Amino acid sequence: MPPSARLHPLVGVSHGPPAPRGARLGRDFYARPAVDVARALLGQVLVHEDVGVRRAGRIVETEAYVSADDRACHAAKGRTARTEVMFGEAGRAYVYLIYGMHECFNVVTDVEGHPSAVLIRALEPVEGCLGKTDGPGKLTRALGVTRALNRADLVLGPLWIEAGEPVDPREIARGPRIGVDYAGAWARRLLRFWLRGNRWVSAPATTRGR
DNA sequence: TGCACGATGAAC
DNA sequence: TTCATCGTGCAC
Repeated sequence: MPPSARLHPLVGVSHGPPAPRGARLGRDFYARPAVDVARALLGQVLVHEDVGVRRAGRIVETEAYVSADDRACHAAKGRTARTEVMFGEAGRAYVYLIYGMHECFNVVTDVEGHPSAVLIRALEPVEGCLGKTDGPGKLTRALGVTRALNRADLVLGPLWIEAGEPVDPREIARGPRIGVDYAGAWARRLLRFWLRGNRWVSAPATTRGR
């Protein structure tokens, strides 16, 4: 593999060159550590196609949930019916219900047996969105993503992520994750990433960001 | 079998 | 700051 294929200047991680704009991201994109995926997802476009209707948004804010040791990660509870998907192959959807009423969408990352995922926290609307997309519960509603899509394969199914315009790493800001104060030292780790100054970044994030 | 508690959002 | 609302994990 030539050096240029390992380190692209606009992605900044040890991975292949960016896919051509509009191309569906493949398994390899997701099969690396959650932090790498969380950064690389910024600027990419999440798409849900349902009964011929396409709804899409550009990813502007993400959070990495990195391992079973990460106390904020649901997989810290161990391998259960709910967390099972995070222990499986990368590129699957992990969709769960929070607070009895909102659904959150994650992509499973890293190698099988290493539970981790990236929560998509905010999108910039692109196409067909039903309402606002500046928060994890809002964007699932706007794209029609529900728990029915839990475990769906983003590489093959009706829900996927496609390549957007490459993002300059200098545009990427990072800070602590939102709503995980119970996680001790893990709550202070800088595992949230967003596009600096983007108006669609979630409200709690803009008040706690930097 | 029961119960405490959320990776949130909207209203007050 | 409060509260809606229910699946999950764990105590009993």
